[in-house]
Amino acid sequence: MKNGKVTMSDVAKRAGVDISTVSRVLNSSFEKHKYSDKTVAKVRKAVDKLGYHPSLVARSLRTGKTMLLGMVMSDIGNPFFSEMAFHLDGIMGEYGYRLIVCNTNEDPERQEEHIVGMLAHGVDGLIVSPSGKRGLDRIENSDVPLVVIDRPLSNGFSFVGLDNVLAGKMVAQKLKAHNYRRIGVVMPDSKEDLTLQERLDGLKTGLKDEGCILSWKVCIPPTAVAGEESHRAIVNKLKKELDYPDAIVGITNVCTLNIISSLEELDLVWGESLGVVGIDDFTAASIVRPSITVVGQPIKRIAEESFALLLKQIKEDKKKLKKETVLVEPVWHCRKSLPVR
Amino acid sequence: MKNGKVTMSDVAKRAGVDISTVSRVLNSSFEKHKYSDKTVAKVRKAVDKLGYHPSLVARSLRTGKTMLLGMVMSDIGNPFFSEMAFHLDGIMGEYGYRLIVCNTNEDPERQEEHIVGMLAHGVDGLIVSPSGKRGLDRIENSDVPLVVIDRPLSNGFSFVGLDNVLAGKMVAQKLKAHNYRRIGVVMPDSKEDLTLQERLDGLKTGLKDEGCILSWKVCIPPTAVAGEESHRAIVNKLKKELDYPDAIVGITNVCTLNIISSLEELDLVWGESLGVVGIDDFTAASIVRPSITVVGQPIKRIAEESFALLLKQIKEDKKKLKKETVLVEPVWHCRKSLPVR
DNA sequence: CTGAAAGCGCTTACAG
DNA sequence: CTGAAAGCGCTTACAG
Repeated sequence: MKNGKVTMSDVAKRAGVDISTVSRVLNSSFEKHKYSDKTVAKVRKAVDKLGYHPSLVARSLRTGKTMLLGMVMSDIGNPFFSEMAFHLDGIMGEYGYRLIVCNTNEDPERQEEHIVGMLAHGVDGLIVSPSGKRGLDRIENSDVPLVVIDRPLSNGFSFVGLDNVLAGKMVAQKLKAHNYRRIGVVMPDSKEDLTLQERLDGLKTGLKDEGCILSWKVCIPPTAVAGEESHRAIVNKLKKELDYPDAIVGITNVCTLNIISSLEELDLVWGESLGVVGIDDFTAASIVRPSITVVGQPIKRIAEESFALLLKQIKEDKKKLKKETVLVEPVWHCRKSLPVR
Repeated sequence: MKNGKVTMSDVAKRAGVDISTVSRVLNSSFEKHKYSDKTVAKVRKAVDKLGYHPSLVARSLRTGKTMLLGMVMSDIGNPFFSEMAFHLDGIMGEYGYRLIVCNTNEDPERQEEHIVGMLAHGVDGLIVSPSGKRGLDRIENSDVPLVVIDRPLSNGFSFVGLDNVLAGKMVAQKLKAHNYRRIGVVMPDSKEDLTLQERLDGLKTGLKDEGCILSWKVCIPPTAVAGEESHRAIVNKLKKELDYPDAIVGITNVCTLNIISSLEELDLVWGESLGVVGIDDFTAASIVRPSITVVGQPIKRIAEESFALLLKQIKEDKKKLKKETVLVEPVWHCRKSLPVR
């Protein structure tokens, strides 16, 4: 009780019972221990009077569980991840888990540091949106449950993320349904990210099935944010083409952002003669006029599935249960940039 | 060593030394303990071979310090806070601290829960952007160092945030310098948030000093996001006025967002005959065309100052050191919506 | 230069 | 129905 910290033995002393009694009353371990109402009351009163809160670090040391689940995010500034964290936090809370998050900012070294840190702090499980695979092996060795989100890694970790092929197909179908035929696409120039390739593949085969054509494609640097260079590339392409496509598809939200800023620079209005549609939602999509139609990720679903997978691993504790992959269906956010023509 | 967890005594055994030796070698406590090179080498080798990582929960229990600093944010989806977390994370890392963040989503009850949780987990300090004062008393009672950011609370906690009066003044000065005279303002209708009042006060006195006039003011609901009702209010005001003001000021980023969407609805183009300027930056501000000029918060500065204040409290450990308030200067993001006329 | 021992604050068999 | 004791994995006086 010195220096403000009330401990369990302070409570025991005050209640005139053994410390183990306090512990059991507080944890309602009543299977084998039916304490008298009087004892329970004494303990509760002492707890209240003293304002006792158990030390989770002591408890963790004893039980080996911290009830802490870690989320290692690649980009805390991306609304996808912050919304994800928000939902995870809510869901986990119901199961008595607390979420702690850290941000690698797409830096693999930082990712490893943070993973090591989370492990050292004894998290009971980890959800990571990877930037490369550095540090992931640490988790494997430690036997701490792991689920990877957003970007699948070639190693077979449990994974939940968007069905990217389907997203591409859905875009193709919508394009056809709204009578767009000649399609342009903007995509990041990255071999690493299979996600992107899948989206493109889905789009291509979808387009073919629908009898549409991919009239051009421009690649932009795979940096996270909209940049001058990307901008240039698109503007140049647009200037060079004699006739514009019916619609332009952004493979990622950054691509779509670049598309609209390029169009603005050229004083082209989208949503009338020129359709725009993107994969992945973003804040500005609904703010910009005309607002942008996109297929997005069902973030809450992803959060739920991730937690479910993690919880299963925690409960089964045998690492023997095989890794699962959950692909979730994209959802349409139909706005103004792709009207029926 | 059973079940994958390598402990310090495993290392000691393998190195053939006492566990205390391992501890001291690892922590380089060499003031009084000059171990022989041979011993040090033995220990390090054992550590490597075994892949030992110290248990921070055990260490915390022993030392009473977790080296964990908590950030309780009111809105993880707000880029201001996520950027803040990003910078904090970086700065703290250099001092051996790890940041854990949680999100109250502007829910006071959740705020209290999260504060209790962070405290139970033994964080060494807390940075909170409050939604009301619920739970803050818990921190005070616990003697854990605290610094409040963003919104000052009437209780005298250490605080770092924007100099809001100055922000208002800076806007007034810029308006004058760019030859705008008749000014409209949009502001949230909230008595609670003194921040807002300060901004308005700064603007008003600034405007007076500069010989400009506040020609009208519209209040919108104090909800966090842009909404239909706010939109209506502004549109109606605009329709009713015979002649528009020279420029409209958004007191918060949400206000500014509402201003531009209202203007869009009325097919009014800002940045030409009608200036727009806001307090507080936001993502769309640079995406929308014409882009929006704002005075924003120097987020990194705020992160640095917050950490400095926290660290001081941690080091001095005497709660006797008085609460400090740090007000940081706003910074201009000059874009296209407020050209010189 | 190195070790033996106590203790941080809990939980949980084991006993009665 | 209740208690005494061991132990989770560390650090740190204390001793030598």
